[in-house]
Amino acid sequence: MQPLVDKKQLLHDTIGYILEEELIEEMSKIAKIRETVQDEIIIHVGDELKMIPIVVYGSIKVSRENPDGDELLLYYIEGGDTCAMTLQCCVRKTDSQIKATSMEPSLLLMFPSEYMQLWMDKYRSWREYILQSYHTRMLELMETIDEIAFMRLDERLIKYLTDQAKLLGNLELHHTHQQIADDLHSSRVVISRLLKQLENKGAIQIRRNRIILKEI
DNA sequence: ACATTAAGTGATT
DNA sequence: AATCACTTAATGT
Repeated sequence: MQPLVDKKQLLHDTIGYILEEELIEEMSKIAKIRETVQDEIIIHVGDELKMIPIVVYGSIKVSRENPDGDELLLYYIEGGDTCAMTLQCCVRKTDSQIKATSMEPSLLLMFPSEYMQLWMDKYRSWREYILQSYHTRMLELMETIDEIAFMRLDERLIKYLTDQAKLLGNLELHHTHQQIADDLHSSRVVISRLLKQLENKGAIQIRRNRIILKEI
């Protein structure tokens, strides 16, 4: 039994401002609901994507991953957004180049990938939505490239912490040093030392599995 | 009480 | 800034 969720209402609330009524109507009929728990991996590298996801609420992090398990966080996806990489995969029928992880309990609406093309032809608002999505993702990618190229690790760490806090709406982060090291593609020891410095400066407090920011 | 996992530290490159 | 090798601390069984 499908849970009592008004998909049409959800669509209205998340992307209703940009999509036309007719499309919302069509989408609400075929949408599948997917709920994720914290740290659930939604997409693995190499997965063949058969569904386009749109995030209703929660937050998803998208990272690059090589076969050795080395990682690098690329950008986040929040409510109302979709994943640009997914869109590409759906059209070209290629495997996923990225990994998507749920950062908190989240709700996604899933649409079979064949609708991607169909709606492209049929709805002007869908084209705009997709283009806009690509654009913001592109900007975010450039931002992270800047960070990697020009910022020192301690600055990146501070940005990472505040970004996470903002995204999760909580000054307390439940991350291990290892997880942070993975996201920033650094090593646990280095992160531990930098965090220690921040704690000495009074910017944060460190507990096991927990980092408490003083302010954003 | 013991095992496991997270975090801290000094030395080396 | 990364890695090694080890210690110490917190937590689960």
